[in-house]
Amino acid sequence: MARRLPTIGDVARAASVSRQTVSNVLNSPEIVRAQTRARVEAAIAELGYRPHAAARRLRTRRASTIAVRLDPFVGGISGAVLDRFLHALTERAEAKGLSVMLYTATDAADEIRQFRRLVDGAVVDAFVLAATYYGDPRTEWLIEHGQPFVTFGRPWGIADLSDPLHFWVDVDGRAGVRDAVARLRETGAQQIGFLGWPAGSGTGDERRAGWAAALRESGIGDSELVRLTVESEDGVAEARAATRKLLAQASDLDAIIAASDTLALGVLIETAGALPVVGFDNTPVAEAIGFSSIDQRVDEVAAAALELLDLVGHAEAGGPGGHRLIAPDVIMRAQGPALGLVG
Amino acid sequence: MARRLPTIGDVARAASVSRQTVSNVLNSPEIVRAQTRARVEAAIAELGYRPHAAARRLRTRRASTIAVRLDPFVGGISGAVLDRFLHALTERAEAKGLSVMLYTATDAADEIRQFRRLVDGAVVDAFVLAATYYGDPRTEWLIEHGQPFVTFGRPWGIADLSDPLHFWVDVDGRAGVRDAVARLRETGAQQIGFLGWPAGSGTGDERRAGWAAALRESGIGDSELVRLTVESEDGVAEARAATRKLLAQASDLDAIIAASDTLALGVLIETAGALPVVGFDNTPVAEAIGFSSIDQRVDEVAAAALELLDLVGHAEAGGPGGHRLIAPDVIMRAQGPALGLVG
DNA sequence: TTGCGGGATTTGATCGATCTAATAAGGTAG
DNA sequence: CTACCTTATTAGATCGATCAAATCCCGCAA
Repeated sequence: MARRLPTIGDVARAASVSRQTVSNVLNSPEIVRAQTRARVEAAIAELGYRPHAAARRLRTRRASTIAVRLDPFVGGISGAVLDRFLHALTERAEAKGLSVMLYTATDAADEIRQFRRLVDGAVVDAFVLAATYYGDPRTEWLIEHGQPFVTFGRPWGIADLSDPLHFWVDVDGRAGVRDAVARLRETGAQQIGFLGWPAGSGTGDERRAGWAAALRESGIGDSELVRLTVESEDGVAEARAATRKLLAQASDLDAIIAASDTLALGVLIETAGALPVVGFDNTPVAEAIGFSSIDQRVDEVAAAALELLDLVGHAEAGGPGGHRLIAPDVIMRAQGPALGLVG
Repeated sequence: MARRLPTIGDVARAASVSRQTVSNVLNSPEIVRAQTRARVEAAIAELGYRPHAAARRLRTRRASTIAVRLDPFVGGISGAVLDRFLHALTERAEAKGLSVMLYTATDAADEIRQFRRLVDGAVVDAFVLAATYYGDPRTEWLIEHGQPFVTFGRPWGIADLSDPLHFWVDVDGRAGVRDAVARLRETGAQQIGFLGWPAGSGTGDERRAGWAAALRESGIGDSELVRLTVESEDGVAEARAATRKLLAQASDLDAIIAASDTLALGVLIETAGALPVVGFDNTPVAEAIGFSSIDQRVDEVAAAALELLDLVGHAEAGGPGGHRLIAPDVIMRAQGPALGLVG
């Protein structure tokens, strides 16, 4: 049955102290005499007392809740990344006494409408946005209204990545791909190609830059770089076509790095698994089929995002903008004969 | 800046009425005289007033929030289903003025600990569980403590599926697979095999039963059914091995239905795309690669779950237990030469 | 003994809404 | 014209916590 929950008053009575002392035991234990504290804690345990969240929120004017948008078009194979991020975020938030609340939106304007609903209703007191773009009205609105937020993804297009008003966490795709090149070379590969997204997406450009940098370091010239890469939209069919093109212009490839697992899957199918492939995002598909991929380490991203949220309130006064760049993990998988596609 | 939010008192003053009248306009508009109501509504709009969620929750003792567990092992390709369900649920909940809050747990005992935290703190007032099993301690705890909940998935193993205390929604896998057989036959297929999970999982058994029923209806005998089906754990490699076995004992197959997209992918790879395959869950992988699959219609599931939650409170008094069985959608895709795997 | 400092604890007000009960206004029947 | 009912509105209490300020208690110096 939905029994009456014990209140702080019940605990106070049971421990023969005032309500405020019970409150202190919960919120600033160090100012309560050890003996008193023990008695109160015993009473709390015995009654199974837990503070009423709404009452606390009302009084402290803090919701201790962060809002995360659940994307409608999680579509594509890489949707799983956001999923894992969300799980990590929820887990870390729980440990900090925070709750994670979801909302959805159809577009930026609708999302701002949701901001208003959540902010005006004092439902949440911070936001985590999963992707932002140049002149994003959402971040502008949040900044203008003094709402704390962190983005997963750099504020692409903003001149100053250290803008003190913009807190972000991102994965260092450049470093990840560079590492992947190194790992492939350890396995004996010499000519390593890159299948990327059309230029213009910040994320994709970074990944390609990592590959290019690694190759340049070993003395490969610019014209050669052009020969070893092609672009493709993020679809399996498109990736297969692009792979054909790439192999036509560079038949000497030993391995291919792709900007996403979707593209990697296309390569894998087109080459019938004959060429080692490294994808990006380490999605369940990469795991299921068994090809290498670069893992975003969403757990670290989530932890960093929450740390930054702690800062938002305090560091506001012109301090250095907070941001973190997380190095991803290259997961190498033996894609050899065991799981090679059938001829 | 974080300006002071207007309160119900501010609105009352602006409209020259009492706080209670403003409250009535919001909660039972019909009892307020039209003229007064208009004046209050104008004041609300002008001030941009929105009720403070925590204050309302404190007073009404309703959190208007439902908790959903975010699974750690969303792993596997089919994780996307829960993801889509969650999105649909959030969207529908918003429309009803409800919020969706996430929590995580490592096992059933830990999950019950979370129940306690969320219930005792009056953080949420209903739960949605994604999967239950026989003698599930979680549902027992929730029932015992009078907490409203709905499960996505039948209470497998419970004798009485109409148990008035257990509200559930599920997808009719049996009907879905039966439909898939019909659709495959429309395309000319005659011998249709089934690659299922090992017997014992309620969901998997239902799916196989749908296939078996469809075949029996067209006069196929039991021994023939045995020849046309094999079992496999839910992995691509396992599915490939099982496919080899299936083809060995039934070389005359025209098409294969699999209990999941993961299994379907295994079939597809092993047969190099030569055989039409129908998976289950219509995951992004099925869409990306382009093979047929059975869609769970999570949007309908989410809508039904919320409807049932409305009932939980009222129908409690020995009425008929609420549940809904949603018919899935067979999504046929031309997997033909265009996307067939390369030989 | 008195006064004072400071840690420990208590008291009363408050956050912003809704609930309950009381009041005011308007209409009808006796 | 009064009594009585209905509808519309208001006043005050309340939900369960924390904040701000007051009080208590103890030891120690004057």
